[in-house]
Parts: sequence; structure tokens; C-alpha cells
Amino acid sequence: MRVVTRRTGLTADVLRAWEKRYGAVEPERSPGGQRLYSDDDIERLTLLRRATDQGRNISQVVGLDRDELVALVAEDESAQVAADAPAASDEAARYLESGMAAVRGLDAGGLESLLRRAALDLGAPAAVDTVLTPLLREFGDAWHEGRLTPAHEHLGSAVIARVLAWMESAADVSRRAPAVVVATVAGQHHELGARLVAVTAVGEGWRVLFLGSDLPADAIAAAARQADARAVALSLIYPVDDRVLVQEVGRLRALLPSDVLLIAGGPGAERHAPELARAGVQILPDLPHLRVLLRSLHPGGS
Amino acid sequence: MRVVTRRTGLTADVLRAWEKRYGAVEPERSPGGQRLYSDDDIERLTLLRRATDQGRNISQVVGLDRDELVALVAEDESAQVAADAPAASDEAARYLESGMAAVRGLDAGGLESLLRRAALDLGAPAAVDTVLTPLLREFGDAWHEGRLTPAHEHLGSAVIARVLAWMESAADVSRRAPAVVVATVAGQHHELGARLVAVTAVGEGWRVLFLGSDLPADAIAAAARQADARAVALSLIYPVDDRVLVQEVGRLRALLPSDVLLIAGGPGAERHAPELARAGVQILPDLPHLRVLLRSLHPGGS
DNA sequence: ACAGGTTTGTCGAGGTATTGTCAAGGGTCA
DNA sequence: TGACCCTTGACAATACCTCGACAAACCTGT
Repeated sequence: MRVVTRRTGLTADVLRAWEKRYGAVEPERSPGGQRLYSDDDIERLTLLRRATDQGRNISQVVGLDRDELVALVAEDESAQVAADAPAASDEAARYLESGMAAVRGLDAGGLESLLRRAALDLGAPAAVDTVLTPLLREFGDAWHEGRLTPAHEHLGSAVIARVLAWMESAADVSRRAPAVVVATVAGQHHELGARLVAVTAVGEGWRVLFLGSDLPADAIAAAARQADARAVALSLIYPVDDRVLVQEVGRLRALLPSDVLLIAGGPGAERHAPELARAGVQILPDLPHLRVLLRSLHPGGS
Repeated sequence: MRVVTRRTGLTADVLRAWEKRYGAVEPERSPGGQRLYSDDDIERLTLLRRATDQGRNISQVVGLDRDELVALVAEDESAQVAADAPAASDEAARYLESGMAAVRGLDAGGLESLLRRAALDLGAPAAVDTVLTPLLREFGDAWHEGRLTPAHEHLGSAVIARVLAWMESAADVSRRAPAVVVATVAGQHHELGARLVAVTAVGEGWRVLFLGSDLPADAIAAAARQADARAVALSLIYPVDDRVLVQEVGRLRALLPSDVLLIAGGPGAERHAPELARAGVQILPDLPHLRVLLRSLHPGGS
């Protein structure tokens, strides 16, 4: 089945070889003898592919059951993430503290130059992971707990958005780099999450098409096709209406060419992880994971 | 196993050599004879690698057990952090190579965006120490050896100057930060050296007064006094006339308030180190040393 | 300073195991 | 009918394996 090769990223030959040689999956057959894969088969094959992508060798992982595979893949992939995830330093802690102080004093200019300095000092990946993201989260928490007024929170978020835009524009990328479409669904915080994704992708040497929020699936798919994108990344934060969200993402998946990877992250993605994964969406827990994934799609990043 | 080389950062050859020569680990074997490493093996190998990375030699650490290794590595690495010179990474090597390629192709725009990306990716200190400085040196060498024409060299230097200016301006610093005056004596390469110093100082949170080249001692002293500078840094490259250089620096020292530190670096400073040191000038061999010194004068840098 | 010796990472040659891919000839499906 | 899929049996490319040798870096003792 053609569908399966697209979904799993394996060639038809490999599919048959694995079945014949190791009995990796045993799909039903149509009356005429053609393979009919179930959703479980596809999931299993995808897991096997991810395991082999990490360097495992088929003959050794093919005997594992679903849960063991999930564990193995999670471990391998997170080991890889851990290998290059920027560690929180005490410098980062100092930036965080100064940043909070600047926000409390409504000192937008001070905050902006502080954050730009942090970005240059720590490097973009470390700054994003250990300063900007935590700061954003802290704004949100402090606001909910009444330690900051909405005005403070807005000011802080706006400055972070500006700094992210600066980082994104500072390093423009060759026209021939692979493209990724970054999109959101609606709302203002959404857009910040998407900006984080965009900066991360640019840092890995990708060409980024940043589509604002609130776009229907067709528009996103059309943009991806026109830009010849290799991937589409969605930032899902508020699950405004669960049903609609999952449905819309599913629709997008169907509209995209099947060799375009659809990636989702954020709380909204976590919550619906099972359905989304089954629909062929790659769920990522955080930016370091995204970084690793992008690198595996386009190693020549730097 | 591929997995192991990824996770430990050791090559397959080294893995086998250690096993054969020292019995560092003794992995199980598959029926076909391939090595099957356990998680403990991987941990142990990683520790061994870290120990050797710190300069230990294998034969001496290979006999230690896990806990001893952990202690040893922790000690070595913390000593390393104290020294905090950014280590050259292979990312840096890639940037260097692409940078040279861009220069050979006279692709100024490409070089500029590459270097800005490097700065954001690695962070300013690491970028300056492991990309920009080596690149500058390489331009010089290649030019002397006829591998680059003067035009290439000039183009490269000009782009580096622009990138340094961008880095310097990106993070402007609070009015209340301590100030340092950065000056040179004459010539165009001089100015690049001084720009490197300026960027380093800005990165440490200092307010920088960048005075162009070719200023007499009185003018520098006057500027330092007016800006209430804590230090004056000189980049001494061509010792145009040795006698004049030493004399002029001595005069500057005399004109400056005695609580203002006078710092000098570069080949010109190295050559006259004894006299200059005797005159009360602090000589520094490279930028990491400067960074440490600045930090000791103004710890709240970040 | 310099000739030996040791340590250690890397490479090549020659071989086996594993695994992806291909060609040929024929069947299935809309 | 044409596009797609099937099976089988090669085939080729990787990936690992061992062993032996080499070269650079480092350490000696003179």
C-alpha cells in the first residue's frame, strides 16, 4: 500500500523485506493478495523506523513488542536530545532574575537590551531554552498568581516577541535551504510559541515561512506546497475546542503531500497526543527535541 | 554498534582498541559476533571519554571503577570551567570552513549572514574566540602564502569588522555600567583587534568607548577621565617604531589616574612585555584572559 | 637538544553479516 | 488498459569484524 510507505517513510521493498525476513508485521490481505495494513501495523512500523534511524539494527529490535519499542525509542531519542540540550547555567539564572526585575519596573528598553545581550552571550539555542522560555512561563505564572498585573505581563511578552523577531532576522538563510512552514491556530500567546519555533528552525539553518495565526488548514497546505516545504510545524496552546482542534489538524494532514512532515508541539498537542499521533502527526515535547528532529532532516544546518 | 558511537562520542576504532588493549568494557556478542553493549557499558565509556577529554590518559584511568571515575571527572571538569575559555567545537570548525569558502567566492553577503548566525548559535564569546579570531588569522596566513589575493583578504576583514560592529551594537548597555576605553595606535588591522576587544567588553556588560586609531596619549587620557572609565585597553599590533610605542604607552600610564587600569594586548604588547609591565601596564595574551580580568573588575556583568 | 621508547588514535586489507534495492514475470484493481 | 502490487531470487551497499601497521604526541635518559 502506497499510503503506508508515505506514512512510515519506508520504501515498499523494505516493508516487504521486513515482513518476509523478520515477520515485523503480518498485514491482512485483500482477496487478491494485496496487503492491507491496520493502524496498529503503521504505528509499529513507524516505531521500528525510528529505532533504526537511531542506529539500532532491525534484527535486534524487531522482536520487541509495542511498549518496549516505545520505551526504547523514547530513550534513544531523548539521549540524543540530552547530548546537545543546552544546560541551565547560573548565567541564565542571573538573566532571568534581571529580566523579572526589568519587567516589574516596566523597563521595556532595559529588558530588550538585556535579552539581546543574553542571546549573544549564551547563543541562541541556550538563550531560548534557558532564558526566554522560562521567562515567558514565569510571566504567565506571576500574572495568574497576581504577582504581576496584566500590563506587566503584556509588556514582557511584547519585548520577548521583539527579541525573537530580531534573532530571526539577524541570520537570514540561503534561498536553497529546506523550508518549514510555522503556523498557529489563534490567539496572541500562540504566536509567541510559534515565534520560538521559528527562531529554533532558523538557528538550524532552515528557511522559515512564518504564517500568522488563525489560518484554515487549506491556506497552510497551499503555502507549504508553494514553498516546497519539507515540514509544517504547529504550535498548539489553547485547546479552544478539542473537537475542532483535532479535526482541523487531521484535515491539514490530509491536505499536505504525504512526504511533508507535520509537527505539533505545546500543551494542546500533548493533550491529544494519541489521536494526533495516530493521524500521522509528529508530537514533540519541547524545543530541544525539535532541534534534533530538524537536524536529522537537514544535517547541513550549520 | 552505531548507537554506542553516537552516545559516547567515541569512534568505533577507539572502542575496539580500548576493549582489546585494556579490556575497558567487555560487551556481550550477538550470534553473528557483533558487540552488544549494556547501559552500564555506555556509562562507563562515556566517563572514560570525559576523563580522556580532560587530558588524562587511558591507561591510567581505565583501571578505576565507576565511582572513582565519577569523582575524577567531576574534579577535572570543574577545574576546566574555572578556566572558562570556550573550547573549539566541531560546529566552529564547520563555520570556519564555510567562511573560508565564502571568502574564496567573494560572497560578502553570505559570509556576513554566516558569521551572524555563528554568533547567535555559539554565543558571542565562543564565536569570537573560535570563529572570528581564527578566521582573521587564516585570512592573514592565506594572504601571505598567496592562497588568497589581497582583495579576498580585505573583503573578509571588512565583513568581520561589520559583524563585530553588529555584535557590539546589538546589546547596548546600561548607562550605569563601568566604562572601558578601547583604543589603538594606527592602521587598519589594528582597528579589527580593537573591535574584538570592544565586543568582548560589551559581552561582559561594560560600557565601551571605542576611540579610533592614531590618538595621542593626552586625548585618550582625557576621554578616560571624562567618561570616568575604570580601564583603558590598547591593541598593539605593528610596533611601528619600538621606542616610540613604549614611550607613548608609558606617557599614557602617567597621565591616567592611578586607579584606572591600563591593559595592553597583541603582538606589540608581547614583544615589549617586560618594559610595559614594569611601567604598570597589564599585559594580556588573549581575549579569554581579558574576559576573566574584566569579570574580576565587574562581576555583575551578566 | 636529541635519539630511543611508550602510548594512543587511526587506517588499510581482507573477510563475514546484515540489510536495502532491483529485475523479471505475473496478478489485481478501477 | 494502465497503474499498482505481488513473489522470488539475486545483487550491492553498508556495517562490523580482526589483525597488523603506522604516525603523531609524549615521555624519557643521555
